[in-house]
Order: sequence, then C-alpha cells, then structure tokens
Amino acid sequence: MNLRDLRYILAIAEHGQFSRAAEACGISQPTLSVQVRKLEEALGVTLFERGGKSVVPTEACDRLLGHVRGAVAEADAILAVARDLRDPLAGRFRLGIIPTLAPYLLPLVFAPLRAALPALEIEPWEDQTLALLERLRTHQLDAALLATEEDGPDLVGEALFEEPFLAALPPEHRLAGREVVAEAELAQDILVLADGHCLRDQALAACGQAGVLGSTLRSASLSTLLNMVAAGYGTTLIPGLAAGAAQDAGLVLRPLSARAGRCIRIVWRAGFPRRAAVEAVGEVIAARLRPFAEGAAAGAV
Amino acid sequence: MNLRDLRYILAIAEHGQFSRAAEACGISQPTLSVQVRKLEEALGVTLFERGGKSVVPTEACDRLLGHVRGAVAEADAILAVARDLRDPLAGRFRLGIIPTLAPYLLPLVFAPLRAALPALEIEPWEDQTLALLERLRTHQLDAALLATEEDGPDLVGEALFEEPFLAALPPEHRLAGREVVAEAELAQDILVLADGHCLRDQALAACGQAGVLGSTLRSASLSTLLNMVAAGYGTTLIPGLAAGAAQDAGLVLRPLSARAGRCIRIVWRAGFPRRAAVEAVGEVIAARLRPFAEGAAAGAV
DNA sequence: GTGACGCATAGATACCGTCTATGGCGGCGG
DNA sequence: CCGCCGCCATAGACGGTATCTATGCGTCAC
Repeated sequence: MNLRDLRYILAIAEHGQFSRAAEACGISQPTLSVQVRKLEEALGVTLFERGGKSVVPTEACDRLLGHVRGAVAEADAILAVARDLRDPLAGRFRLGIIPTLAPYLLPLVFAPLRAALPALEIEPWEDQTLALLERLRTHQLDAALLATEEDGPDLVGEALFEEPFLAALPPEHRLAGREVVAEAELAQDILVLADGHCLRDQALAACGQAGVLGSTLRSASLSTLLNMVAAGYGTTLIPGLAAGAAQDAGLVLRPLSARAGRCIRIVWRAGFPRRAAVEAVGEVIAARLRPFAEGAAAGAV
Repeated sequence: MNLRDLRYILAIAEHGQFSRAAEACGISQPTLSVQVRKLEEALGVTLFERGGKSVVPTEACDRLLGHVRGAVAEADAILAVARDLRDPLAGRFRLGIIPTLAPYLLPLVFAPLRAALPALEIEPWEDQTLALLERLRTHQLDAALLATEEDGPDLVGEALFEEPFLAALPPEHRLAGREVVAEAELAQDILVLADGHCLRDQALAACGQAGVLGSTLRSASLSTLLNMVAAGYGTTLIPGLAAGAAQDAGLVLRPLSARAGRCIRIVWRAGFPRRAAVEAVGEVIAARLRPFAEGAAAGAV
C-alpha cells in the first residue's frame, strides 16, 4: 500500500469518475485503473462498484475512507512541518556559554543576532566548560562558546575573536600607577575563581604558573571577584569584555606587558547538521566584536 | 514520500541505529541508508545526526515523529479494517422484499440465514417493486426479492422458487365446495390490492385479464385483504406462502386448475461486487423453500 | 445507428527500491 | 601500536513496478 494510492482513492471518491480523478492526480486513466485494481487486490476488498455510467464507492470503501483521509492528512502535515523546518537558520538554537563570558558578551550580541537571524530562537545556557562539552556531546546543546581548544575529534570549533586579559587593581594598589603591568607582578596577590572555570587556569598560567600562590574563591562569580579586588583583598586578571563592569566596580585596569589573553571560539559536534546556523551565529558575534579588537590594538600602540 | 520510508524512520528512531533498524524492517543496511537520505533530501530536512558511534534524531525529526506515527497508524488501521471487511459474507446486507412476500417469507428464512451466514447482518426493506428497483439502482439496497422479471440490463436476477397462487374463498362461497377452482371463475367477484403491488397485476392476469371487474382496495395489505374476503366481500387469489395466514383468517383455500403462480427471484446490480453474498442468501432461501415446492407438487397430484 | 464518453486491457519503457561488494571511520583489545 | 570489529556511506547491477500509448468494449444520447 502506498500513499499515492490513497490519494488516488480520495480523488476517485471526490470526482466519482476515474477519468477526472486521473486528470486531477496528473496521471493517465489506465494507470489509475490498474493501480486501483491492484490496491483492491492487495486489500482484498472491492473499493468501487464500476457501473456503465458511474463509479460508486462500496460500503467497504466508505468504512475505509476516514482512515485514508487521516493517513493522507498526516502525510501532508509531515510535508508542511518539513517545509517549516527546512530553513536551517530557523528554529531553536541552544547555545552554551561559559560564565566568565556570558554576562559581558550577551548584552552586546543579542540585538545583532535577532536582527541578522530573526527566525533563530537562541537559548543561552550558562555553565562551565566541562559541563558544556558534556551537554554538547549528549545533544543537549547545539553549539557552545568556549575559551579553550577543541576537546576531541568529535567536536569542531572556529575562532571568533581574541579577548585580551587586563590587570584589575584596587586604586590604591602599588601597581595602579603603572601604564602597563607585567603578568608576573600580579602573581603575588592575585585572586582567582574556583576550580572548573577556565579563566582560573588561564590566569594562573599567564602569571607564570604561580601555582598555589593565588587565593581561590569558591562558588564565586567574576562579578564577586571584582568586588573583592575593589575591597582591597588583592588583584586579579579579567577578560577584556568585563572591563566595563570592572570600572563600574571602581577598579583600575591596566594592559598586560605580555599581552596575555584568550581566544573565544564557537564549538559544535562534527556531525551537527545545522552547520549553516552555527556559522551564521559565529559570524554575527565575530562581526560585533571586530571594533573592540581594533580598538584594543590601537590602544596598545 | 512513501509509507515505507515512514516506517523506516520509526524503526531508526526506535533502535537508534541503522543496522538494527534495517534488520527490523527486513532490508539491508545500505538500502536503509539510501532511502533515509533520499527522504531527507525530499523533505529538505536532516532527520538524523550520524555520529561515529550513535545515531541521534534531529530536533526536526522529533517535531515530525508525531505525524509520522500518525500516518503509519492510519495506514495500519486501513489494513486492519480491510481485513475485517475482506469476507464478502460478512457485514451489512440490505435486502429489499415486496410486501406480499415479506411477512410470510421472512419468518421462514431468518433463522436459516443466521445459521448459515452468521456474519451477515441482513437488513430487510419492505416496499413495492418499483421502489425497490429504484433503491437498488441508487445503491440503497444490495439485492431485492421480487416476483417480476429483471427490469433492465443493469440488473440481474436468479430464480429462487416458484410460489403457486391459491384461490381464497369465504367458507360459505359457492366455489368453496370444489376441489379445484378455475382462475376464470374467480374473476367475477375478485378483490385485489392497490395499484403498485405486483400481485394485483398478476392476479388479474391469471383470471383472464378480467380488467376493471375486480374491486381495488387502496392502501391495504394482503392481511387486510384476507379479512375482507373472510367477511364475505368477495374472493381473492393469494400467494402460497400466505396460506397459513389465510387459514388463520378462516378462509377456504383451493388450488387453481391452471396452476397460476409467481416466480420469486433475487435481483441485484450487474456490477455489485458482493456476488458471493447474494448467491449465498439466495441459496439459503431456495433451500428453505424446497420442501414447500415438493409438498405442493405432491398435493397437486 | 452512430458518435461520444468512460473503464479495462496489453505491451513497452523508465524509474526506483533493493541487493551485494566495498570503502572509511572510530573504538577496543592483544 | 596495530589489527579487528561494528557501523554507516557509496557504487554498480538487477528486478519490480508505476507509468505511458494504443486499443477494445460497453453504455448513453442524439
């Protein structure tokens, strides 16, 4: 049994005539006759009583017509839904973002994303790198914005922008007067986030692997860390996009002499079929961040 | 798009794996791969994300799965209903019967019909010949029991049994003493049914076309006619199966010298597909009536 | 009676679903 | 580290079948 045959039956029932029905189906009348007969034999039921003049549906046909209409309607629904889904730049897009990036990047890119990809419903998901990778691999995310390299051959990524680190100091700090701060100098009284934040490891690495020297703040956000620094508990190293928040907290920011920083990339499963959506999102974000990169380069000169 | 493809999709969604799904569908794995890819291209939607290890349904696939299940379920329903309908000796069977036959034949044949064709739901429809022919032609009846010849090439019929006419007389009638009554003798004071009853025309014809001689009873049934005769208004000619009712009314019955009678036949549309049901019904009725015919022949000797 | 209309049949053709054989890729164990 | 195994994708061959055109037959109307 074939969906095509079911449509044939509906056409005959509607037109009450093989010839017109065949025309409506875009096939020849003999084809329709043969197909209907085959279907009747397959079902073991005579569907139409062929009289010299008219073709009348059998009572058996009447009993079946409801289900036939149902099947054809469901098939049409499949086509309709598929037509809706065809655009890869439409529909839900679950995007993971690390916590040290989300609060500062999202306000910048939400409006451009909605303007460039109006049909794409972006659902942000904020969590640490490992959790995001896990959700990515279990198909709970479509893509993720990370500051680390690709994690394996099953995931692929594309660099979006470079984010320089900045030294964040209390105004009264002895280094606050410098134009530029050396990474190693921060190591002495640096505060870092809890384990699991990629920024913690990268900050410590930038400062020459000061190791256990820095105090670790458990269960704290970058925002809390800024407040701690402002209160004079130490210094820290922040990603460039958090500069605004740091200044609001009353901190002094200084570029780093070795130009330490991190690379933000968008990562997705190698087999993910909506490649176009990933690349469109990446491009919009990268384009939005391009002026910042030029400004930073200019400022560093 | 094909129902088969939809079943393939369901199998993959269920097994999470092409190989097992192909096995479950009874096809080879390459066939399944090709068909799924074709369907994906036809729909313009990627349905499954093929990873090295596992196959995961796309979100688009999830959105479609409901309709896919619906379509397959309706298709299965078609097959199931068809299986139920396959037996031509099952289901509703609308049988027209003329009024001068129905009350006397039906009590005889109902039980045998139910015994021989338990799945056949016989719906009797009592009306005059012309009305039955009309309903037959408009597919409102499946067959009819008539006492007349076929009405045209679009209808075919088969003789079931011969029903002799009998002279019905009041006990005090001058002909009541005869062993046998001649048809022509009845003509003098015969009562007949209203126009439209085939029995009226046949009775008048049997009596030598006495023409307008006989009184016509409008809007009366054969039962009423018997009561009229019993009350002494005249004589009449009744079909053999009504003998019991006539005797109950106190009438004297006498065979006719010329053996006038009528032939009961079952009539159906030439194109009617449930030929087997018609013939089965006819055979049961004919078999039930066979002892009567033999008895009548024996009695006439 | 004849022409028009409609369904059925027959034979030819092209498409498509299916198979087997094979390749590529990732994971697992020796 | 290498080879084996499981799984999906691809390629080429084969067979079935849906479709076509041409034709026949029956019915209806003028």
